[in-house]
Amino acid sequence: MNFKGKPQPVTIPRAAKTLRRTRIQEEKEEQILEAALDVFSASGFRGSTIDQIAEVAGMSKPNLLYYFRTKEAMHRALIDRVLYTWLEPLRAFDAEGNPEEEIRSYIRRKLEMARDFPRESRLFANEVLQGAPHIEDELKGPLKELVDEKAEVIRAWAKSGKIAKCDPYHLIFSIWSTTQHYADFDVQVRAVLGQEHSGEGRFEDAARFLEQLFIGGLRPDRSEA
Amino acid sequence: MNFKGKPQPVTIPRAAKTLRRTRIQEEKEEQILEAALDVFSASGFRGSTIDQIAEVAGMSKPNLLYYFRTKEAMHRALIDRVLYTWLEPLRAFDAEGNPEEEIRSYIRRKLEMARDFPRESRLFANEVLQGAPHIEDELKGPLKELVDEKAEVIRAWAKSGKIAKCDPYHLIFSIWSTTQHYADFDVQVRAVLGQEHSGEGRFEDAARFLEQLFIGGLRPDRSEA
DNA sequence: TGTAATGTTTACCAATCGGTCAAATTATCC
DNA sequence: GGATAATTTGACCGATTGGTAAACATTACA
Repeated sequence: MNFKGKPQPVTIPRAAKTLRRTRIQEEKEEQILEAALDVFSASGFRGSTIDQIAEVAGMSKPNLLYYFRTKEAMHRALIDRVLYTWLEPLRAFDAEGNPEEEIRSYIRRKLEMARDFPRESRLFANEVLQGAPHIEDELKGPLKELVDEKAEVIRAWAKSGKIAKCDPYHLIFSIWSTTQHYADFDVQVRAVLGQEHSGEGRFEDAARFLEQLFIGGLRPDRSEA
Repeated sequence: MNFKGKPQPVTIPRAAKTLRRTRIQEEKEEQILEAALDVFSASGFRGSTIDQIAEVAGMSKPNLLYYFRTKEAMHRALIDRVLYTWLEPLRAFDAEGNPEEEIRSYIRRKLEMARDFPRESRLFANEVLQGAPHIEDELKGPLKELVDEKAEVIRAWAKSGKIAKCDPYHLIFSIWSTTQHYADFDVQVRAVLGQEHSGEGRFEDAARFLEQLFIGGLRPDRSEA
């Protein structure tokens, strides 16, 4: 897996002797991964069953296992596919841009992803929460490299006084956690806000608050110059 | 369950005809809940098995089921016990105190809990992440009430100009998410920081950054007065 | 249109799941 | 010390788990 090049499908059905993927293969694999995302994101790997996924996908269990040999293979394929798009916002973080504007739009993009792709967020949350047994290598390798790279950008901004001096890693963690919170802890957020504030407006409220928090919190210290 | 009074053990072993709890009961229940916390926090409810818990607890499965009739009962007891202490920091939030100092110490306390009780944090994270099927009532009732109360305090501080005008609910969410992140996403944090920064010092770094972020981000707007 | 490759289903498997039962063991208390 | 209650265990249950075998159906292509 890599974080910089585009992901490519690698699944080869068990019975397929040809190398070319048929139309049916594409459709069914799509259908299965869609269902798997539903189930894995809601119950985690261990808590999910092939039968559940098969039911959601609307096909028989053996049929599903024709396309993905094992439960692990399905999970693996799903993670591979989602990981690339999930890091898109961080990758877009531009060293040449205006720091305040870059941070603002990073927050906004992450928040949009939490709103539009909550299952993807929960898939990762479940995985990491349970010790990341299937993606540890990706975290320690490519993810760390990407974060290291962007942390260096932030550090440079701080050094040149464009933003306040701060630990870039913990800044990134904070943006991750605050934004993904709205996907991962959705039930709690809804419960606390109550019905009256649980509409889609809450994402606008969240965006406004988070921008205020981060832009304000990172404003260059006035006591130095 | 209540969030304001102290929790009290209510488990009654299936075979116990007396009302008094014996020494053995106390010890074994303690032992079981300790093991259950290990397992549930690592795999979520659906992903955990009674056999796993029994093994960790060092006793036979039927013996464990003698003290807790069902898997649900164990989970319930665990949640009940942990929920009270988990909200202690928010409860300590003092309307009469100095706003900046209250927020600072709230962050610090939450961060300390993430460091000292990561399993408890993950237990809730797993539960909420998977739709909070067992604690929905607690979230919508007592938790919401507690948060509502503290949100009002924050709103008053903002109104009187002691801190910047902001949405108090999203402020609380942000503190929750940023601090608990270090428990719930521990593997990821370690992976990204690398071995060199994954020691206990990272909690000091995190505390410093978060205080800077929140105190700076909530500083009363200088353009008003 | 025939046929070989691809796709689907039914029936099934051993292992594990949550949980029960009755018998055996241990602690408690008079 | 003996009766009685509390605790522990091994054997077991039906349901569900991940996964297989092989027969059957469909598709693609010459």
